[in-house]
Amino acid sequence: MGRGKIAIRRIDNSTSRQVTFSKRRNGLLKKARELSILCDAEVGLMVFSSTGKLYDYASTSMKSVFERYNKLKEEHHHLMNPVSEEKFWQTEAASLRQQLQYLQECHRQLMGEELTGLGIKELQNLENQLEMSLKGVRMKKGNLIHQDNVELYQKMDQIQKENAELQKKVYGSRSTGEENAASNPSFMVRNGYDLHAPIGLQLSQPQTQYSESSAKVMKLGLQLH
Amino acid sequence: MGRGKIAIRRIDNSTSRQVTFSKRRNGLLKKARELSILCDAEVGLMVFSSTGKLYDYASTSMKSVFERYNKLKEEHHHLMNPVSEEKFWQTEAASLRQQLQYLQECHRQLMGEELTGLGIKELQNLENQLEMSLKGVRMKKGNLIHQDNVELYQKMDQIQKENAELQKKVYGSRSTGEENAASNPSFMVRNGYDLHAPIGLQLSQPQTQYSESSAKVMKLGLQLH
DNA sequence: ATCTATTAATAAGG
DNA sequence: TCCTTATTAATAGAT
Repeated sequence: MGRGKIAIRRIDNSTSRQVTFSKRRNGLLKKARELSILCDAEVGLMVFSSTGKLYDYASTSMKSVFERYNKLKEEHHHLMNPVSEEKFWQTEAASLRQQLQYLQECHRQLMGEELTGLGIKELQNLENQLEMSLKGVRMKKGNLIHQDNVELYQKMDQIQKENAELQKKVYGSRSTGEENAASNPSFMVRNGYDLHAPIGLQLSQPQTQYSESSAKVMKLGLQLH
Repeated sequence: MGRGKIAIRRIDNSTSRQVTFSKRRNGLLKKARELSILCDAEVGLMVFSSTGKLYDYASTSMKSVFERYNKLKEEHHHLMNPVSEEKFWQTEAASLRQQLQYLQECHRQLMGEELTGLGIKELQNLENQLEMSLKGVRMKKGNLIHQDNVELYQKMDQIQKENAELQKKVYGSRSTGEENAASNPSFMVRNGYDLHAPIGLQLSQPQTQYSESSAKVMKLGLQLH
């Protein structure tokens, strides 16, 4: 229900994820409100953004919804009891720590470290994944560089035009047409690069001379105590 | 959004109220689910029909949503309470959650996803790192395969020897020395492969035919909430 | 439940 | 965040 259809999975682009969150959150809250009014239902809705901000709606009060929910689920002792609060956070922390450890192991493997313990099949999978990643990264880099080039050439075009006009103004009729080229050799740069022709990018090929020499640059700055 | 527009107020007719409840409830649950997936949000939804039946959805668990909600809503309350233990675990969990998010982002990048937002320099670093990783993985794989081969040959040697002795026992002096080779063609395999010579591994070259076809094999089984 | 005309939501792009 | 618009999704009313 928009300019295009989207698949229901995590939106990669953080900006559009945020925008979509904002829109859909409002839609959801509205529909929750409407349902409770139209159909005489008691509704409670809590939404936490990925940044931790809370958005909620309750047709009566969240407390009332909680209690009704707990009564049905017969878990209210465990949920609201302040004594078990600490326990909850302990297990929460433990769970998070476990996830972290697992992710760290994956991360190390993707960084080419800690390969001991992997079998040949796992190594092959890892290799395949790394190749895929590399392909994606190179594609992206190629697009970026090309985009940069296009913009640079456009800017150069513009500056060149401005300069030409200025030359006209400054030198007026006594310009011979040679001064321009002589005083601005950089204008000679464009040798056959056509801005508007389709460009066959070759950038998704391996560039060994780069990778060999600066392989240790990336650190990703991980500091997980 | 139907054959006609309806005002948002309690539907008088009990039958259509019920029907509408059923339709809109499903819609609401679906949208809650979609929001949590699309936008990486933690969502909890509880709906009680007018007859008291419960319908609920929680992206993580209702318990987790409850706890998080209560934490945010009762922050002031906690400032007054001497519950430093609980507070400790809360901040611990928050810190862990933050680290997890950061690591997840790194992980996605290493998997070649979520590349939007990276500059050329960052992409170059990522590419270099991936190439390093790849090199390490291929080296390791090569070593493993070689090691396997060595062990296989050793085992084969041993079996061959055993077999020879058995042959001697079974056939005694009437052995002609030809039966062995005839009944065990696998013993002919060793054609010039020297166990102790250094081996020039060719395994660090790209193997495109693999990566193209089985690139989605590696999942690493990440299931972070 | 199923159908479908209509309205509502929302994706993409300022 | 808010606006606009093209498109898809939800659903009201009927069967």
